[in-house]
Amino acid sequence: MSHRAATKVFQGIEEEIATGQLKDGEKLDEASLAERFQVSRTPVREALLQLVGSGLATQIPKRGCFVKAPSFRDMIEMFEVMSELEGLCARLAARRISSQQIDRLKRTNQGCETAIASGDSDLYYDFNVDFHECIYEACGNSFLAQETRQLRRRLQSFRRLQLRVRGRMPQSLEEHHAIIEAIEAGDADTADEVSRQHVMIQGERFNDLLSHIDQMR
Amino acid sequence: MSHRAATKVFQGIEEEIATGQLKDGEKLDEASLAERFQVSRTPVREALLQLVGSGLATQIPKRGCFVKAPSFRDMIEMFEVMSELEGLCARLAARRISSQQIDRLKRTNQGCETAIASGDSDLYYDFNVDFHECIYEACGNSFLAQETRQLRRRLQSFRRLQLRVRGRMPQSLEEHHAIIEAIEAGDADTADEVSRQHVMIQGERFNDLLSHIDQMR
DNA sequence: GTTCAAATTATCGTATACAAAAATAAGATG
DNA sequence: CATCTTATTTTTGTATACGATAATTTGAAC
Repeated sequence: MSHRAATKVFQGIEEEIATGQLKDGEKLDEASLAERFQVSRTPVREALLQLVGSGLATQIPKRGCFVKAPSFRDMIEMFEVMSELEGLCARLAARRISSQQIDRLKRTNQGCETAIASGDSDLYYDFNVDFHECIYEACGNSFLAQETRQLRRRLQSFRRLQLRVRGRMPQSLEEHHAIIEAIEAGDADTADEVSRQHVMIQGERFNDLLSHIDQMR
Repeated sequence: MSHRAATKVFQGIEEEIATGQLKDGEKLDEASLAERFQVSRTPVREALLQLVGSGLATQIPKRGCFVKAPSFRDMIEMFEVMSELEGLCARLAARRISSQQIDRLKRTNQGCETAIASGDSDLYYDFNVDFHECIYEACGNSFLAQETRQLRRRLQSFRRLQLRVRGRMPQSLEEHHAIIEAIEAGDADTADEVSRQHVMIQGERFNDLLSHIDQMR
């Protein structure tokens, strides 16, 4: 983690958008942000540029920056793409994974199991990230891996809530097993299909998700 | 197009990376870039941040920015993802396209035909972009559309060369017809498959492409 | 001659200053 | 009283200045 002022501002604003403190359409005033984060306008501007780059804000020339919090529709759209990317990762991993990578994948998923056993959803969350990271690395396409990681990160704060939904963790784990099985068997089609579902089931549970978001707003 | 100094620097560097003037690993020195583009370091730094954001440069803290020109492997990876996204666009478009959008798609492709008839590859290129833009808009997922557009833009300078490869334009047009047919018939699977091929055939012709790139370097 | 340490230099990251453009307010005219 | 014009103010975009940290060079000791 960087100690740069710019990254702190970026992550700070990102967090506030995710939690709903900063609402959609709200103006991101450079001066007041600089005041709030106790830095000058320079790092604030850098942070805003990065926000625009990652799609969390829009910039109108000579008018300023505005929060672009993802709408319900936006999130459905992102999940639709996410499931496709995740599916592609699994498909490619089924063809390209090494035996060491399979071992690591299994070990990571055992971490998920122990996390569930201890009822620690934060721990499960971390192992779950690792699990998918294993697949990204095994897909043999670092560009795809990076894109998928990025999108996952963008849906991250919402997914974290998602995993806490009752009964989701064991189900998620079952899906993991199916994914591992398909990848190990080199069954690309099944790996793709199951991974797609794994993401989309979360997408279909949007009502649960929305209630959480509404609470935050 | 913006008149900002920062965007001019960004596009300038982007172009120089695409053409190979700026080689992989080369240092992007803020001072000399500012000198070269006749601006101060501030807009140069903004441009570098955007370059890093779009993956064309890497930044090592307190060490500076370095060109990250896509390698042969990188481009294969990007094509692999591109074909998937393009396929998904077509798949969704087959389910969601409106009759007006179909008409526009056909008209645009007629533009492609006349461009070929007149042997104008630049004109064909523009109509080809429009053709795919029609599909992006018809897919009903603006996030997916944006991501696909972005990746297409990144492969753009290479694709432009690609289309000039002998015999590629008529073949590309044939594929367009197949795509239109599948989308109009609402045949999502075929639309997906054909679109995937449409991109991948270009990817498979990498030897032709590479010779062009080598000439530039 | 080699190696390690201190001083120097260069460059990055941030702060501040300034200029240009747009939004807002004020005033004049009908 | 409404509206258009003009002045003020705010804010963006760029330039410059400064401090901190890493790279480089110089010099001394072995």
